[in-house]
Amino acid sequence: MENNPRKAAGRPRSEEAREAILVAALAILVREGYENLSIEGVAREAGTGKSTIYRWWGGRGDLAVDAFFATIDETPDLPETGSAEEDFRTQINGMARDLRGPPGRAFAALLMGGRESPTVSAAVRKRWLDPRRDWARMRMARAAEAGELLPGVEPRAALALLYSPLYSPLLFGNTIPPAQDLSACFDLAARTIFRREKA
Amino acid sequence: MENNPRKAAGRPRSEEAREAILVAALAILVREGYENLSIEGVAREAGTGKSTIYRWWGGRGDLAVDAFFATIDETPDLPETGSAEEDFRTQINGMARDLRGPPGRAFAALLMGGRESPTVSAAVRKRWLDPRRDWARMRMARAAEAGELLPGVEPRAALALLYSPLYSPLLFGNTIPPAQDLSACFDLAARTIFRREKA
DNA sequence: TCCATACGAAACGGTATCGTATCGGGCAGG
DNA sequence: CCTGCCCGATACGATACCGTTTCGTATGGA
Repeated sequence: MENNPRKAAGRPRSEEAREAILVAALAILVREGYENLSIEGVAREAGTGKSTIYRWWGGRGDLAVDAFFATIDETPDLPETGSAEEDFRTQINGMARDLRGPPGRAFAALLMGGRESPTVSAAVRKRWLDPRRDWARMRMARAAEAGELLPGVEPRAALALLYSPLYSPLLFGNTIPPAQDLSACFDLAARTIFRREKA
Repeated sequence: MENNPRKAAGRPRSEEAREAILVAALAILVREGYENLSIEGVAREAGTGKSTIYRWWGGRGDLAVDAFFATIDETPDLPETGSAEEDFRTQINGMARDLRGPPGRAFAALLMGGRESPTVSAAVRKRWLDPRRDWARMRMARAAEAGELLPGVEPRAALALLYSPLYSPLLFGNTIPPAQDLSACFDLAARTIFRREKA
């Protein structure tokens, strides 16, 4: 339904305008938060008309979601080595890399937006949370089967413990923790979750 | 400066109005988020005039902060038994109890508000985060001195690991995890942080 | 009883954004 | 060259709040 070539007649859509709009929306999202993201503001900053935005997007929710995911690799690397611990470490580090700095603030702004727009909330869930969470659950289940977990470790709790330190700083306006802090947390958590080969 | 008795002359402030305003503000905060908290809306729902709100509060930031903390014990119990692990467990469970359900959504809404109002952000930091974090750091430092920590545990990382699972669900619109899930996380984390006496 | 003050209600002008409509001009496919 | 769609610009009425002010009433201490 997108990019339908048979509909070609008349002036084609301006790629320049599309990009300018997404860039401006992302900048405002980072700079001023979801609350202050308005169609008029984006049009102003992008140097386009409002009509162009309304023609292609449904509203600021749509726009915010598109602007954020335009900067994100939608099919994240879900690694698959022999070691569950290594897989989780590289995946979490990858997420941290994606979200560190401005993208993290855009992400936080988007989550705030999700609090007033079910559409935004659903989009974030579907395009960010679900794929990563599904992978994590599956990977953790296979680790359990393979006997990679220490005895008495509940997969749910283990996942919460691994991922929470990554997300929680966003709540308080901070950005994603520096790699070294995150590593220290991960190591600490991993030590109580994964069985390790003797050195 | 507050509740100054020498200033008494004329009609006293209506306690009813004050409470109705705080209740309405909290309800709107929980129900519709910080974005949709407006002075006019609060006045409407509380059945008061706008002037009464503007007379006693500076704006919606002030009001939101007051409304939230009116439901919260400002001097939380910072326990002090012999065991650091037990102290952290009871403190975290206490925070979870305070924030579970509607108060948690109000808290999340307030954090969102902090993203656009430095005043709100500062108030949350000062009245919530700082006292608890200061206590936690001190308690952790003493635990380290007392040899209660396992070797190689960095206090910073340990604190992040203990507290993050409590906060992070708020980001995705959920509420504080149920006590049992939280307990599982805590136990898992504690196992890699605290030295335990042999059973 | 007096009077300072708080109360709710209402109205004020001002600002910001909404979503729609209209306009003249531009740009390709057919 | 022409037709259809896109472009930016601008204007529109509508809506929601803002923060202030005014008004008549209520209240309780001195």
